[in-house]
Amino acid sequence: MAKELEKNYNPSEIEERIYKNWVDKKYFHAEVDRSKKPFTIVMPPPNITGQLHMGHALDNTMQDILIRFKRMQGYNALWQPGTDHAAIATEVKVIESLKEQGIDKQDLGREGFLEKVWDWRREYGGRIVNQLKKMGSSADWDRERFTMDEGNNKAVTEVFCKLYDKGLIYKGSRIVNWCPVCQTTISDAEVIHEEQQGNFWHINYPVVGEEGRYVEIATTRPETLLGDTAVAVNPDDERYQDIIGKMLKLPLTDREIPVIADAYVDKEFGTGCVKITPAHDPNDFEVGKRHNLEEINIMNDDATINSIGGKYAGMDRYEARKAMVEDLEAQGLLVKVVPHTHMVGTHDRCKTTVEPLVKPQWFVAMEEMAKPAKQAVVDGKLKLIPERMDKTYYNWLDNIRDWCISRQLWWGHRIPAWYCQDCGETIVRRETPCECPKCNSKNLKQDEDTLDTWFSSALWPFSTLGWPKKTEDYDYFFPTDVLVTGYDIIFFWVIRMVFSSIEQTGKLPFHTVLFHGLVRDDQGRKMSKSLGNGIDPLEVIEKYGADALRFTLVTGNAPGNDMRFYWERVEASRNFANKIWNASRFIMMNIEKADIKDVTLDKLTLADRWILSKMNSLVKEVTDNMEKYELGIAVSKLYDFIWEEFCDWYIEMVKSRLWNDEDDTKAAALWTLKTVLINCLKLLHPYMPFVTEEIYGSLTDGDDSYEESIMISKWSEFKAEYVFADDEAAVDKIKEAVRSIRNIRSEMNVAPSKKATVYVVSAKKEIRDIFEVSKSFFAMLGYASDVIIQEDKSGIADDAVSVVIHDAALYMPFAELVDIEKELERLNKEKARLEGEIKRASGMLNNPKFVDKAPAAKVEEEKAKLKKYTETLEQVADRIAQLNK
RNA sequence: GGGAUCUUAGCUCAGCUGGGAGAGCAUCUGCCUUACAAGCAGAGGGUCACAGGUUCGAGCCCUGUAGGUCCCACCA
Repeated sequence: MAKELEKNYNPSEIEERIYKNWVDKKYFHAEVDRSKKPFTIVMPPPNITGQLHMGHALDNTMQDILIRFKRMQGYNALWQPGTDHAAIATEVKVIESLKEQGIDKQDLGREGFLEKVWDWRREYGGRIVNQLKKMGSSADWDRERFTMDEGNNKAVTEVFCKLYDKGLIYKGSRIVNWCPVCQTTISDAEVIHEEQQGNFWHINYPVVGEEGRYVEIATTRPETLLGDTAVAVNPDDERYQDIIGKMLKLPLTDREIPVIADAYVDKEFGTGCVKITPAHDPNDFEVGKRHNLEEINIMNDDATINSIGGKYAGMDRYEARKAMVEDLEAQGLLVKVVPHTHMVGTHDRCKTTVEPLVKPQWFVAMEEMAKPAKQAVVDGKLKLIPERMDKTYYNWLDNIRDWCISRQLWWGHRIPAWYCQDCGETIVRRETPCECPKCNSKNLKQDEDTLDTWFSSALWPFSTLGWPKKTEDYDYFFPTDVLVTGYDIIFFWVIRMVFSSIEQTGKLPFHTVLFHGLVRDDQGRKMSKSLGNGIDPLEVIEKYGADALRFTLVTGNAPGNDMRFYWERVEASRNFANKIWNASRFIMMNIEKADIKDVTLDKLTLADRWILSKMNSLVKEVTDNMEKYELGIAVSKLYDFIWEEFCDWYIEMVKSRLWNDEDDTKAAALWTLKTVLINCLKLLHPYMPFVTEEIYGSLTDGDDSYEESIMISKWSEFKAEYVFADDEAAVDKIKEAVRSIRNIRSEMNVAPSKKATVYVVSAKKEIRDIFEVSKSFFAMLGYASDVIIQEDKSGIADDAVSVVIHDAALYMPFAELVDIEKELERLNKEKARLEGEIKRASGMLNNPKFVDKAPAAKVEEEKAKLKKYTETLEQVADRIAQLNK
């Protein structure tokens, strides 16, 4: 006995109960099972500082759809979840909260501070996970991991040591991106280039020993002058041949610097003379290396000028700039100031202008590892969806630079390197060394730095499965299958996982990457805290339900494309959930009254076979689309089928049978309703898990032949015995007739309550037969009081309203309503339309090139159309002649 | 500077390998028809940015133009 459902679908009452049941029943949990094929997705670990936003919502919905789909298909589906320690974000967050309590990070010391961070993590780190659960995410929470748990720490140390031993990790003094606010280095990927309004300051550097002669340089950063160790010109620049090798007096200092020649300088740009500041500019650094120039660091870590700066020491970099420009002007060395917009590197987290500095840091050598990572995509072993991401991927790898992985933070994986305080030896070890292997000194000190967050994330697909241990999980679930993520972290994360996995495991971490875009606001702007235009997914869930949110996020958008978020769209999604809810309610209300156990396919009527056959094609199409990751296409097909074919047509078709207890096809109708509904629920379940589960539960309550939950039920499959092509065509004919009647009644403003006798006239017996067996529902849908089917139009009043469809004409005696003029006008319009079609089709068929070159099926198709239009036109012409009499 | 991408109905977007232009929302007209007014039935609305080309056939492929968006990049 099925349970009663409420009139409107109310998600909030249902979602929590259902989710809890899934968790209690351990449906999300996957264990190694060699009898089944695994299907694995690793969840991009959200930051522990994070709050659920639309990006997470989209990302997780797509993953959940895939994992539920595969699970139902019989795979041993594992969705591996976890969180990321988010080094900078978390450290900054905790520092701020400590500040509010009047506590300073430095005062706590490293150990004390880390304790506070762990406290914070224990308190807030699970928040995002709970929010993900509200989405309906079927991740295996029993396996939840953290990038800084014991296993991941082991993996990080292992990888660091292996790469170091291979020479792929090295420590070097190189120019790095320094964030003066966060007080740490950051990688190139973390630098965002932003257009800023600035100036070109043209400054004269006096030539030593040649009174009155100057070299004019142009710079966007005059304060770096303090670190200049040369001025460079192009070796082929005729203007400056004679001063190459001469010395210049560096303004505002008492230093002298040489003029050097380097091909890096562009003769055409600016004055053709470039000041070289090796310690504060990446290009100058390279030039400096080539010419053995001294690197003079002029800044402290907070971007104030250091003691080198003399009177400017202690000033902030911009303060110093202002002061120095004034001084240069006073000395008459400032030639001019030209406004100039240029790209400035900023830190992606705090937006501070990055300062290039020379610092001893740890790097990963990228050149070797980039090659196989690129090759994987070239060879098609790693598939990126959409395909256009390939170029972005190649471009990054082709121009890759070494990855700066050390961070001057405390929260993170501490670098497993120790320095001998006596002999200076560097020791990189998996375990803390007891003594220096070189001098046996016990006076060792560990490197203070930690690793870039992305260093551990790069190992996520295999570290979460037990690597470097050869665990059963790793052996069975790895490599994973699909990675779902936003295109915005292709460099940060995707590529790094790929090369790390190849290097460490010899395998690709996954075979497919499915990219999605950004969720924007209704005006196409990025959702951001500062704009305050973000929509909280939790609020959407509360108001419309998780299913509506999920449906909204995956409908009507293609992989990798950004989308706009509208409340109206959520509402439409909610309406769809309600539509299914009510269709189910209707079926359940009726199904209680009959026993459908004995229904077999031979008992079905034309309409039943029609919808069953349509559903069967839908199963195939939806499955195919989902296999190809075309989630949006699959779900829109489901939407159309459920709403239009099933609800608007089929349910309406069977009502007359359900309401007539004498009808011996009633059971067949109920069987079909239930069969189609259950199959639709299954296909829809990955998208709308809650409403489908709730209905499935009610519908199959007490029936042991069904699984106890839709999420562990078997995915619908295409069945050859459900194919009824002729019946599909037959019902389509009836639909065409119904639509014509409705159309004409609407045009003539005939009230729905005013029923009419409908005469169906067709010379073809098979057409008459179709209408004969469809009489009951055809009458209902076509507002007919009676349906009379006959071979010719004898006995039908001449002034009846008529409509012509292919192979049949329909007449309705609405004598008092018929306006012959209008009727003729309408028929002539139809005639013109048909003539146009005939012209088009015959035009194609008369074109020998078309007949010759187009595929045979296409030609046949056009021939059939031409025949149909010609026949219909004859009927229309007859009718016109009749009215003109 | 390099690359990607977009331009389709009033709005937001689909349109899979080229074979008679679609959806949702909005608009208009009828309906409280016993699952659903969060609904039903019907209607209007598009030279698929522009210009060429390939093809029997182009929204889809190629070239160019215009405008928008994004990514990458060390021109001081």
